[in-house]
Amino acid sequence: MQLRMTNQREMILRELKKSKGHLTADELYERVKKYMPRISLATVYRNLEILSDVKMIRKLEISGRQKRFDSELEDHDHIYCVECQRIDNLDIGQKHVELPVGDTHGYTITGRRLEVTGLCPKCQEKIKKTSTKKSRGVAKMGCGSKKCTLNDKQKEVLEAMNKCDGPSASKDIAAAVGKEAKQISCQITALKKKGYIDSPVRCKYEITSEGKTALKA
Amino acid sequence: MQLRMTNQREMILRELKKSKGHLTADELYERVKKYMPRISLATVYRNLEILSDVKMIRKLEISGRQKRFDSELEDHDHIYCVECQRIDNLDIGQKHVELPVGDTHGYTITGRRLEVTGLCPKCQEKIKKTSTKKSRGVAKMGCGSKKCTLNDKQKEVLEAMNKCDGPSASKDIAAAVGKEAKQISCQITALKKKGYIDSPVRCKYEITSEGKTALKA
DNA sequence: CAGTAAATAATAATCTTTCGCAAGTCAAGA
DNA sequence: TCTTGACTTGCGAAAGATTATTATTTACTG
Ligand SMILES: [Mn+2]
Ligand SMILES: [Mn+2]
Ligand SMILES: [Zn+2]
Ligand SMILES: [Zn+2]
Repeated sequence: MQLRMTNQREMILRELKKSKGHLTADELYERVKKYMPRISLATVYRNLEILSDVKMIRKLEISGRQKRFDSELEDHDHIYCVECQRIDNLDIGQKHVELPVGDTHGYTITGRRLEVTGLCPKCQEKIKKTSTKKSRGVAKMGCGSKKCTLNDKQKEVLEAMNKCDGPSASKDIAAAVGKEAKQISCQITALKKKGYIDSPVRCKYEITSEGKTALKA
Repeated sequence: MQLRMTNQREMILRELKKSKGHLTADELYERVKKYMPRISLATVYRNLEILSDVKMIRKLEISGRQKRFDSELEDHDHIYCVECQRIDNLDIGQKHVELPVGDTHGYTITGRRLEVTGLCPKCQEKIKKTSTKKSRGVAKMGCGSKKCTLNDKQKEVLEAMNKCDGPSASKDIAAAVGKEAKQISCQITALKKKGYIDSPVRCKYEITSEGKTALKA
């Protein structure tokens, strides 16, 4: 099988080299689209796969996140930010870390990969500023959490809470809305998860400033 | 936030420990389902995430494949088979490979991951036996390629070819089907890719035995 | 034992990646 | 020169893995 250097393939390769970074397929797609508006995302994926198979580029696969592609072919490792997904080259003292491998369970070794994780400078700053709420926050790859819309019930509850002053019990909120406490509990959980209400004391809830702005929208 | 030890969570933890392996969420799901038939896959995912957040288990994120979970908490690295996805513990001489990191681009380092890739003993055997066809074959994570169904057009073309004896030109096949040669060319390509037809001579095609059995099904 | 917050089941949604198809290109052979 | 077929592309759809939503249930705390 022989490869052809099509315009699309050439453009993809050029843009990847130009960027000097570690781009995802869709980042590259966005860039290439500026010059070739009709190119398809599948073409970008296809070519990145082919180009890395023939070792014209490198594919970086880090579990639980998007694949990234690297135009630098020399053997090098990477460091990535656990917060913002950014990836940088890692300059290690020696070029190749020697592995004093003991028991390999009978495997024939074909390669090795070293990944270092950390917090990038920007994210360190960010963490300093907002060191208030600490959730179990982890990098998610599924549904993007852009969706913070309120449904009707939630809006109703939030509006009721906005009228209360000071922290109120869920029982009181239920009464204000005119529904059963059990039905309200779900909404409270959802609202808290979205950051629109807060629980300063156990069993008491209060609307947050985020909640107030969300109501206006 | 406090954690509760629910039956589900306990069972998940127990099964993971029992296995001593490196299971994926759905492998674990299958095992737990034997005891709790009504448990949901999302519960398994949720608990594995939580349990690894509180460091009761370890999450293994290995390039380009499903996350796996490990009940062994001690710091250790892994070796995996590029062929069959199997993962084993890697026993390195020293417990911890020291990293002489030079330029870290301002990152605060939080961890490191060393992956060694190889061929497991079983796959070495397998490769020896079947060293015939070599494709660009790479590990895919997307659609499994179990689908080799024929569509109507392909079936029509294949049936026409079955009636011919000996290799025939695509022009003749097109005539037999009663369509334009250009329309047929695609089908021929697809059929050849699936192994249902073969081209013994340039520009001549012939149905294969696989193609004949596919027609009967 | 009651009240509350955390967890569950079921299902839908989301995101990334790949596949199938029909149509286009182009260089080499008839 | 004309054909042919391997290699490509764009499009749409599908698959695979993981997470979100929500009503309901359950485990803790006091
Ligand atoms: Mn790099
Ligand atoms: Mn292990
Ligand atoms: Zn960052
Ligand atoms: Zn193997």
